[in-house]
Amino acid sequence: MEPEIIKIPLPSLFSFDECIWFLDRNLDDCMHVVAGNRVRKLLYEQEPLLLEISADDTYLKIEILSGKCSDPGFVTRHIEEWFDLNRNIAPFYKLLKKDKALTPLCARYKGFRIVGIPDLFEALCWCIMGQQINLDFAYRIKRRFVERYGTSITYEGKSYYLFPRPETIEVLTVEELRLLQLTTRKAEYITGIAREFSSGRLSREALTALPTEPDMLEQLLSIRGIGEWTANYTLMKSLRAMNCIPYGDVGVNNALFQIKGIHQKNNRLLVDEVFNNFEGWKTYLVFYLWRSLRNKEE
DNA sequence: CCCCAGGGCCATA
DNA sequence: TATGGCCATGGG
Repeated sequence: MEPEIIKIPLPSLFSFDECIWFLDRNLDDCMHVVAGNRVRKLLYEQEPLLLEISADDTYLKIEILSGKCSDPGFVTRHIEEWFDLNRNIAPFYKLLKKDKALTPLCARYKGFRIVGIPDLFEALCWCIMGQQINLDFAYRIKRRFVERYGTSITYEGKSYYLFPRPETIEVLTVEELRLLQLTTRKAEYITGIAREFSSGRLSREALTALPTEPDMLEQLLSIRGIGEWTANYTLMKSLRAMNCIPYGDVGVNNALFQIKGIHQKNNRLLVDEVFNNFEGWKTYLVFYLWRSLRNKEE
């Protein structure tokens, strides 16, 4: 008899409320549904599994609402990966506390961890979709894309989606994708990336086999449509590279201006001056800076 | 009407 | 290597 509920003990310095905050943010993300302090997400194992995730003081609780789970370990590993549970972030807090201006982030966002995008293809497509447009619009395009080309199940009258597979996307024409209000360029980028996957030239395995983060960055940058921002963002969210800085990012620049008074745009030296003290945790600093931008809403 | 938004490509010098 | 035009749409 397969267990219907999986429990994962919570690590210290982990806040499920921060996960929920991140997943909910008033943005219409089609890849999960948040209701109160629970989140539902469709995961593909041997068949689509609808998960409902909640937490108490000691455990993360994963309930399988729909689908037959043949390997609970697969689900556990996926959730650990999604919420970055297998990481001791205490050293990061130690570094934050060495910087007076950044110290308040420790208490303000205690236990905030980077919610990942384990699917590499999804991460890359999402970056392309979001390039240079406002987030609301980007999420609208993603929803159209996923609802049109992704597999879904219905549970209690509501639909839940898996992100489309490269094999589905590579055969699409630019005109079809233009209907979703992707630009011609972005449509080309996305089908091109889909072809990289289905041809086997690009995969999570191939990328993680490379020895260093700069090697992975270089590999991604060689693909049309993937620039510095997209490559770094993807390495952070999907492969959990720990020393990425998406130079030129508007949010990072704004946060560094608010917190440290750095106002020069595209000034790598001043940005590096802050980040050089965060060796091994640069990626986390980026997400804490982004997190700080949303403070006004609360 | 203008500027910007979680960019990137391409041409030009 | 640096800079500017371009893409396309929505919101302030």
